[in-house]
Amino acid sequence: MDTATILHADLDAFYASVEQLLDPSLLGKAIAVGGGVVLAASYEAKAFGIYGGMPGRRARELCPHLIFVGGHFEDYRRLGDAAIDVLRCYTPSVERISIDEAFADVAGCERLFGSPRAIAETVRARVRAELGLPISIGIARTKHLAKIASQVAKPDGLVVVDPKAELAFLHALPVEHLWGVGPVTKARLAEAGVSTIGELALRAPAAVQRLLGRAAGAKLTALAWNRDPRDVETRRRAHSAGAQSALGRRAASEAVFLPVLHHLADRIARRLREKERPGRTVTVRVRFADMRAVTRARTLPAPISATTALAEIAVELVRGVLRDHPVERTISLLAISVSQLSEACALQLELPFGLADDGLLPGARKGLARLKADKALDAIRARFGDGAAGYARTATGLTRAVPDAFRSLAEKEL
DNA sequence: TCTGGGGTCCTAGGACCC
DNA sequence: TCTGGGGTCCTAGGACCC
Repeated sequence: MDTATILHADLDAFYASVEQLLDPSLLGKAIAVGGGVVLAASYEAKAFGIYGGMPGRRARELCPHLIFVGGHFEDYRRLGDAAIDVLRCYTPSVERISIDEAFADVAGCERLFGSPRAIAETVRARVRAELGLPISIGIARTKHLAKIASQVAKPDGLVVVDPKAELAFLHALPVEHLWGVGPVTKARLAEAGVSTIGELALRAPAAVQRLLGRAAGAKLTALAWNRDPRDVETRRRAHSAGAQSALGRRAASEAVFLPVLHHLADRIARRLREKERPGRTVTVRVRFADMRAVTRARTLPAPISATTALAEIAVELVRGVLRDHPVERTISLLAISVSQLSEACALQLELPFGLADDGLLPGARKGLARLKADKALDAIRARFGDGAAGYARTATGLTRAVPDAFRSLAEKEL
């Protein structure tokens, strides 16, 4: 029998815990990070039904004494990194999932540091003592089960799943504990009379696949029997980079979407240039007032990372969406995403393919000139701050719901 | 009273090639 | 008159995760 060596470590109510650490008068109180929208809530606030993404107004209704705090974004990054670094003291096999969460495989570390349970206890004690933060850890033979165990361990706990008792542990839990079961799948399973993982495991795999689709069905059957083949991966790179902006309700006019698209394109293209990872496919998403969303994509013959080139393509795609939906006069969100990112390469030919591409050689020259201009701008902003320079259009007053500093916390490494 | 932002993966249909 | 089969790429939409 294998032993349980996979840890899943997850900082509890991370942003809210950091705020309570920085200002101890907030300890024990219902607090929310954010304002217009709740970005994170303390456990005391969660008890009132408050969760991330909830409109601030609604949160105030649910909990009149809720305290809103502005985010200390640099501290989130610093403390999140520090907590992961504690894990890395005990094994190099660490897979970071987000700012506040990571898997670690401690197989082969027993001689040096003790059993997986002992390592986890040490990590929890050190994160508490050195950083002042609560962190929950689950330990199991597979990533999936370790992740479930850490959720069960919360808040501020440790759960070890004995390899001999895996299915007893797993099958008693409701299906929504499975990775990949959200509201829709949960409802579909409920209609079929399945509400626990044990009930799911007993269904014929073919029936589950008919219900949920081939891949999702096969995956859930495997997970219900704790067949999770994934290893801890220390280096995962992003496959896409995007940005979006919720607009409330705005007219579907060029005056509205041109500056927004330029700002989004600028945010994305800067990241692509920074990591030398231009992308070939540009996808745009337009959400209308009724929350219905439409996407349009275009794949280019060569990858791009110039702000202007990306913005021009996004503008053409959005114009196409609005042409196809002439009845829609109000938009509530715009998004751009770039995928098919190339591996880092020294030389890129930036071709500004417009929808009507006119001539390769002049186009390539124009693209290179744009890339050079962008890189000069990047250098200025790196030295003097983001406000120092930028495209005039991106500078036009946009009040955004979520500060850029917070957005960057969610970015994956490219 | 409307519902943030950054990602991943899957499906289904069509185009195109061999 | 009828019309294979597999593989790959692309687009649009949807579910899900943190």
